[in-house]
Amino acid sequence: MILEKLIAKNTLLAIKELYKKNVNEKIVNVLPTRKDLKGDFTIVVFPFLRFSKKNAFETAKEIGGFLFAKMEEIKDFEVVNGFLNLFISDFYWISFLNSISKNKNFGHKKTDEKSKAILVEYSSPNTNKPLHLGHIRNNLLGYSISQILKANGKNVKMVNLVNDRGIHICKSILAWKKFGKNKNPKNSNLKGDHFVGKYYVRFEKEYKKEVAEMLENGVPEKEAKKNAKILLEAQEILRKWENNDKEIIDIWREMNNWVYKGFDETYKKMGIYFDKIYYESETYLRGKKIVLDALNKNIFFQKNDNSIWVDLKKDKLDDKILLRSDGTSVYITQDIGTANLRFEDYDFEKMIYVVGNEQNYHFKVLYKILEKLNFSYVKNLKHFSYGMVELPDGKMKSREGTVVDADDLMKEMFEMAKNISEKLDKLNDFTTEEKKEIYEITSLGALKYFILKVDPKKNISFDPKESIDFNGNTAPFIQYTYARINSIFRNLEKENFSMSEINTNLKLNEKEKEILKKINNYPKVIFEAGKNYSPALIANYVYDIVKEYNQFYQKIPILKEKNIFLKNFRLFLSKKVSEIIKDAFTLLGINVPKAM
RNA sequence: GGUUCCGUAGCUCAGUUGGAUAGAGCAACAGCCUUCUAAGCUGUGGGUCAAAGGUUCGAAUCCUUUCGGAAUCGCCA
Repeated sequence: MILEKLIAKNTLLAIKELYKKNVNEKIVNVLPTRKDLKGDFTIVVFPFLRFSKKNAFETAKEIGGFLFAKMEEIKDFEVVNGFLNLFISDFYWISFLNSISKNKNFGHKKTDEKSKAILVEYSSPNTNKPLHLGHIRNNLLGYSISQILKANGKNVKMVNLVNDRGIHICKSILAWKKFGKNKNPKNSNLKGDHFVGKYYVRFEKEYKKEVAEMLENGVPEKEAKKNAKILLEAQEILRKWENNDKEIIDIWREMNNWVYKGFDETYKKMGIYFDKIYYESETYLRGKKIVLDALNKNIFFQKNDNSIWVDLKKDKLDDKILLRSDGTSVYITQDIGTANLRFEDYDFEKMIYVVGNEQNYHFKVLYKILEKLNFSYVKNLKHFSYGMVELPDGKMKSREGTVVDADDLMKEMFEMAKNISEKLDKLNDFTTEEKKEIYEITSLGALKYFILKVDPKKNISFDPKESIDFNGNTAPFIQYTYARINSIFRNLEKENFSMSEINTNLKLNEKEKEILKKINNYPKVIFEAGKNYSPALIANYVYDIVKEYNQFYQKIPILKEKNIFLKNFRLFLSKKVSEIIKDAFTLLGINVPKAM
């Protein structure tokens, strides 16, 4: 049992025996003791005073005495300002390390493959433009939260929903037809997604130009925006697409394939993948059918122009369009179909949508609609909503071209890592290939950690002029510690020293104890990260333990320790720390280098 | 205007279900490499936790109001 739980349980017992009261375990609060005070765990006794009918000092003393007598793990206690501080024996800590030293999955729960699936939908790119920093956050959060849920024993399936149809795609198609015929990624020497994105931006430019011209000729703004010729043409393409027009479908297929090739490259570089990929083009008809059926049952209503709507006024939301007046689908149409299809495919226990907070309203509406349609799985849908990535002058917008491109950013990070490493000049024993791999690991790690260490629901501000750090609370700092520990074990191989079971009669110093306390916390952190959908908790935890370890490393000899029992213990301690670094980073989707 | 989220050091962020004197990194300054990797370690300075009320033995944390910022309320996705 986890030590804090054991202490809490015995505290309840103390209250029962001393004050003859059965109380809820919630009022027992076992906290880590403040760092500037002596002790390992603190029990707050104020809530017990109404049972003990004594002052805080007396109560704490009595409970402390009870715990001390009852638990061999507790070697002493002290009462300060009404707080009961407990001292844990070195024997317990060493035994604890012994007990987990061979456990490679320390902190993880076993996954029950037979349990119902938890679906995590993430990435969900549009196929009309390349990925930017905002998508990076989505990809990292989605991947990481999936790993964290797996570590919590969940049967996770990662799915992607590719937004491969819709008016936005038609805009790229149109612009390419108008301005890019007989050009392709190959002869333009561009990555497929970048190539297609170029035409999307081109469309927006032309559209703006047309609107401006119309405004000059006295057309009201609203009308100009609605009736610009190029927009009408794009809408015509959408109708053709939904009517299976061969020419359009062929172009669409070709352009999407260019984009997929580009995305695959980016995904691969980022180290993420999916168990299954859904395409909107394969689910929107299902959504359309559901909408039309529901219209027949009067769950939805039709306006005079033939557009179909759902009335959400009773739910304090605005009416929402489900099919356009020309019969084509909107975004939410396919979302209805996709949810339905997925439930058929997986009979999931839960489905988590990793989607930015700009779509909070969309999901509220979606849930209401699915509720009206009587789909029982609605209550198992969860929108994991995360904050935006902001640039100094505001939000990133693909349309305006104000984005930090994912591929560019990863490349820049790589160059920086390379520069730093070459200056330090420590990798002379490694081949060019190995060095490249290390630069990849540290640069990608820095980027991923930079994003993941922030609480998901908060916005991130990113200034492209200020580069992402490689010192301090960063992945390279943590990876460096991993590499250092690795180096210790490489040096150990040259010695004639074999590690054996840890002697439990050692006297530990404060740093060693602090590290053990942190290790003791790891399972709880994994649990909390899963419960709160927060990779940030893992990131900040691993930073804490690494900081603690570095202080230890700086002050206390390991290989140079003369006492072989201490040396043996410190090696085990170091090994465990390196295992936790690696494991925690795996949960974040970050690799660790063998050296750096 | 309605709804949701956010506001902690100059900057970027931590701060567990309310616990003791609010913590890191960056930036600034001062130190530590004949000793296991200095992408490290040590120290100094830096705060009205947006503001005001309330609940509580105890509030950065919970409640109310106000101020500031963001998102959203599309026949975009």
